[in-house]
Amino acid sequence: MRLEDEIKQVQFKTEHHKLMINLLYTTSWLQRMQSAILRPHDITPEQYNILRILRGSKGEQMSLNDISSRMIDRASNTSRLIDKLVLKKWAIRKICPDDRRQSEIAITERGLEVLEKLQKPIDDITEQFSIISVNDCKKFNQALDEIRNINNPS
Amino acid sequence: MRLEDEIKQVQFKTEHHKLMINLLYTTSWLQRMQSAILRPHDITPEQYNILRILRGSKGEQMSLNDISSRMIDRASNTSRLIDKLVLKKWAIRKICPDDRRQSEIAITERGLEVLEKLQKPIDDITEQFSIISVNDCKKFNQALDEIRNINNPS
DNA sequence: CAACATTAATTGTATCAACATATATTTGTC
DNA sequence: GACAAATATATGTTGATACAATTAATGTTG
Repeated sequence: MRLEDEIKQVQFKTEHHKLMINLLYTTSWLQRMQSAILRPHDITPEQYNILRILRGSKGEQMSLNDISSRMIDRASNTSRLIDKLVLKKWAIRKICPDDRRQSEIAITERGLEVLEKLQKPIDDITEQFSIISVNDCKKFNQALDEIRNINNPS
Repeated sequence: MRLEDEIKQVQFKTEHHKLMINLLYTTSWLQRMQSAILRPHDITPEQYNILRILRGSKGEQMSLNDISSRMIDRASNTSRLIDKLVLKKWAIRKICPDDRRQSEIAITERGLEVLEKLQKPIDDITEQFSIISVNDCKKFNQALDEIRNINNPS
């Protein structure tokens, strides 16, 4: 459905304005899709994101800082998110011997299994994007990268 | 900065996958921008969104349901958001005489003033989108509308 | 018209997040 | 090496959010 119909807006001032609202709206929709898939598995989108980051490190230990800097939503409380993962035995955390301020966090076998199980349904969401041509995709990606560039807030 | 650098991802599986992550990431960034502008005025993005919806109704009373269906983030607790607006005297709520289950909500003079004051800084954010050509904007909007179409979750 | 279903909005509760602050450790400098 | 600055993480607190359950009013139907 057109955004205009979804939020019952007669029309937008400009295409640019519509695009901004469309980003907010579509992403909110996307997050709901994700949440709905993840919820039965007792994992939130951000926890899932962290698990993928941990898997991406290929066995390398990661500090909390390493993880934060890779997260999609800028993380204000990564610490407590990791707590949750550790509690569910999907990750382990130990103090780094070289620098005892840091912690070393790694994904567990069970964590990997959870990711494995979720791969397919999550990939299905990405599938929805395949209606866009690769060329347009590139264009959009570049546009988004540029928009964020202009002036980054604190 | 390229998304790859921002979240320190070496590369994405596909452009489509990158686009999905880019939407989530850029929108999160956009929301932070908005929040930062609105916070000093003691208003949250969703409250702002509701005020604009109320203004958009041009004096027509709106029910809580009317408002919900126009919101960007699907609203689970519009009721309490309206509470906040009423408390700040930016909106008034009264019971609809025709159907006493409904309430009639309208923006106040003071609410309009707040919107007026925020117009400029919020427009400045939209400005950032003007680096995209109108044509690409249209294409982009259409793509987003289509993505949401495929299958809407509950 | 009584009983049940539906609709509109509100409230309870538990979880989550943001922001500021605190704690612990390490680094740099005189 | 003592002391201040910087760094890494954790925690306290307050406010927001989701989901479910509730209340109140209206519709429907036998």
